[in-house]
Amino acid sequence: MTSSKTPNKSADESDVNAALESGRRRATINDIARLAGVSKKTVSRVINQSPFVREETRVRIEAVIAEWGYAPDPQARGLAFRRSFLIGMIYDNPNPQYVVNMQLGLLDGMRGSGFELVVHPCDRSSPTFLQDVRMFIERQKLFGVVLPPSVSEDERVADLLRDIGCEYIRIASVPLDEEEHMIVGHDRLGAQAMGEHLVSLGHERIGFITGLPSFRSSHERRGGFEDALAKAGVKLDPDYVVQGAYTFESGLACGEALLAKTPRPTAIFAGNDEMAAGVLQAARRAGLTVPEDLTVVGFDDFQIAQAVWPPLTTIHIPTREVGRMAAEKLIAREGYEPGDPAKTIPYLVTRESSAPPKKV
Amino acid sequence: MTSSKTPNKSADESDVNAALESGRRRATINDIARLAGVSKKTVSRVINQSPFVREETRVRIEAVIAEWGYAPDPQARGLAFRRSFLIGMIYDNPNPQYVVNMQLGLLDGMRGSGFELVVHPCDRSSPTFLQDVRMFIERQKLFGVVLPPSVSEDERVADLLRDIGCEYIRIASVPLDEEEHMIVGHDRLGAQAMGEHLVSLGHERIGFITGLPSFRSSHERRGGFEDALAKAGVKLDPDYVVQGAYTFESGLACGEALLAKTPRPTAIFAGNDEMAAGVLQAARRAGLTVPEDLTVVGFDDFQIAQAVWPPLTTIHIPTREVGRMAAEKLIAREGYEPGDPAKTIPYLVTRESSAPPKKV
DNA sequence: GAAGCCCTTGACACCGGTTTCCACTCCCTT
DNA sequence: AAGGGAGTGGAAACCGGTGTCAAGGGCTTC
Repeated sequence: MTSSKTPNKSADESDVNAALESGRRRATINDIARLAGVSKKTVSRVINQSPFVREETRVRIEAVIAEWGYAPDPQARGLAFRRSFLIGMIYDNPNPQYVVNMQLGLLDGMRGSGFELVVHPCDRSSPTFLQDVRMFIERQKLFGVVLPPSVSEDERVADLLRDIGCEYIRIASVPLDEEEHMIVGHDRLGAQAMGEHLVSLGHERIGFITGLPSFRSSHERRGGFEDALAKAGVKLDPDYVVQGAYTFESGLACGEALLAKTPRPTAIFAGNDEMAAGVLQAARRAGLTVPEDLTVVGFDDFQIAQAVWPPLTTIHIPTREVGRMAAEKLIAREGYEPGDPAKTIPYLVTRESSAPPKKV
Repeated sequence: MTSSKTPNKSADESDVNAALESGRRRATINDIARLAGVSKKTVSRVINQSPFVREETRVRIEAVIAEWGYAPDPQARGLAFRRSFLIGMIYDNPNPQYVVNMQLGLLDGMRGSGFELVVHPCDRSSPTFLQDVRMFIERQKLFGVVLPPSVSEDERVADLLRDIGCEYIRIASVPLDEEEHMIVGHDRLGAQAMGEHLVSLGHERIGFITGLPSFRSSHERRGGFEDALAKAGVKLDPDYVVQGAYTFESGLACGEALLAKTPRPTAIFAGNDEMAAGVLQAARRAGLTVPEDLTVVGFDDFQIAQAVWPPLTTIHIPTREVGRMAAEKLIAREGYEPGDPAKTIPYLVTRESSAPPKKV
């Protein structure tokens, strides 16, 4: 009798209310249906914004929902939908600040949507990598996944996702997929801006430290830089381009290598801030003052760019904004408009580490 | 007919197999039961390691499970258990490296357990903070949550969790709760080690920059430091203790304040690495060389400690290890042993920023 | 005035597990 | 041989939602 399924507005309603109020049981769709005097299916329709509910009924049910603070159980809903309300972030980017900013951005985009973020760092070189990713997605029946670099650049992953029919957004420096699966970061434009900046300061003999070749951004950054120089009629001497690894240590080593060259470059553009910090240290060891003797610039505008001396001129990447747009795109929120692509474009931040070259 | 529930080893088995193999349908508990010729309840018993299954039956079922790569659906299981297989990390720690290391540690401890990590940054000063946390936990029916500082220090949160009966682990520098809910970080011991280090180098006039008073660790670090000095017969002059905010900028400001004092301190112990980096910059502006003119040390051993010049002597906190232990404790994994508390104790890392004071 | 259609609504099965309850073996007593 | 208790397995209900399909009411249409 207690679990009578027919709407019974008088009988055990007080009974149920008591159970709800006193016991700390949360309201279920059945409670709402009973309290509103409709079937659970109708409540379900309201929850899912079905248009086939009379306005009057909808208002009444919504009132009951609001009154009892009802929220549908994501597990039950997911079970019936054959899909969870979880978004996965699969990443192997080693930079904590990038990772955290991206997480914050994704959460920004998911706020109030009922989705939650499940983080999944990974190792692309592991032999079980693809299998792990597949298990992660299939077991949890993820609604979708976001792939920041460099996982985003792995076609095996994209193929897998298409294969198992999981929604995904790739965040990369260049388009790699159809538009609905991409957020493009335009590292190239950022590097161009930096090239223009250095040229405008009057530098002509510029050293460049590339990032890991396994990261697409490395090539984009170098390419954009070369573009800008070429446009200004300055040539990037291949001899002044060295291979870094996006780490502080590699920046130090590459910086030392570049500073050992004759003639010495008047400026060094490192592929990211950490390497630029390494170059600063190399400059210091070499007895050079930045920016008087040497201009050093980075890319990313992470915290380290402001924590070193002198603070680095760098390219700011709006990671959090990118993340927000990625999440919104993925869950295609109501009222979602494609978002302003301009907001994802990196831009120059001028600080104290760059200056015109010394007059000779 | 297709969904006959009686074990029917011959009839439509091939039928079902086909559906499983050809269609990309994953195996369910019903499939396993049919294939093994038992009821789903028995399979359930095997999954949940019930002792009331004959060895022979268990082996047979496990073979079928392995053969088909069956894994129970966390959503369905969660629905029946009234509890999800999600662990929440609720945090407001502003340091990306701490956050990422903690996440990695938690994931280490959860690996292979079937649990997943859901991240939930928060703002403790928000008026809806507690309500948000409650909604997050109740809606997702979280299995448990991990609370790093400073959320871990908020008694309102702990009360809430006890109230709604959610498992939790607090990670804090001092015990705040019963043992089963705590992982203690012993910041005090770390600060003591640093105090001993500075004293052993011969410093006696030492400046100290505290962290935010709202962080328990700030007081622990200061307390541990004072303990060590006291034990060595050195007094910490309150005039040489200034209030920082755990940020680079505050370190810069506090460093300048300390360096303006007469007589100048011969060493400055900053409550974390970022502030120490700020002090380095203040020293540089004051024309001082580190460590010759001034010893500067930090706490945390984050990346920045190695990226500045000179690299910072600091206290390493095994955050990832702490996270791993927290997760293991939370899910009380099979074969879980309390873990070696010694592994969570911070220790001194000596780099180039500390040296004996200049002979006067 | 009956047929046809649209709009609303509800009954019922189902998603993939667990729990409750009961029946049926064994096996050992008496 | 009857009686019991532990060990083992199954049927059915349940967790809290959604999909399918059919039915009721009001309206138009011929």
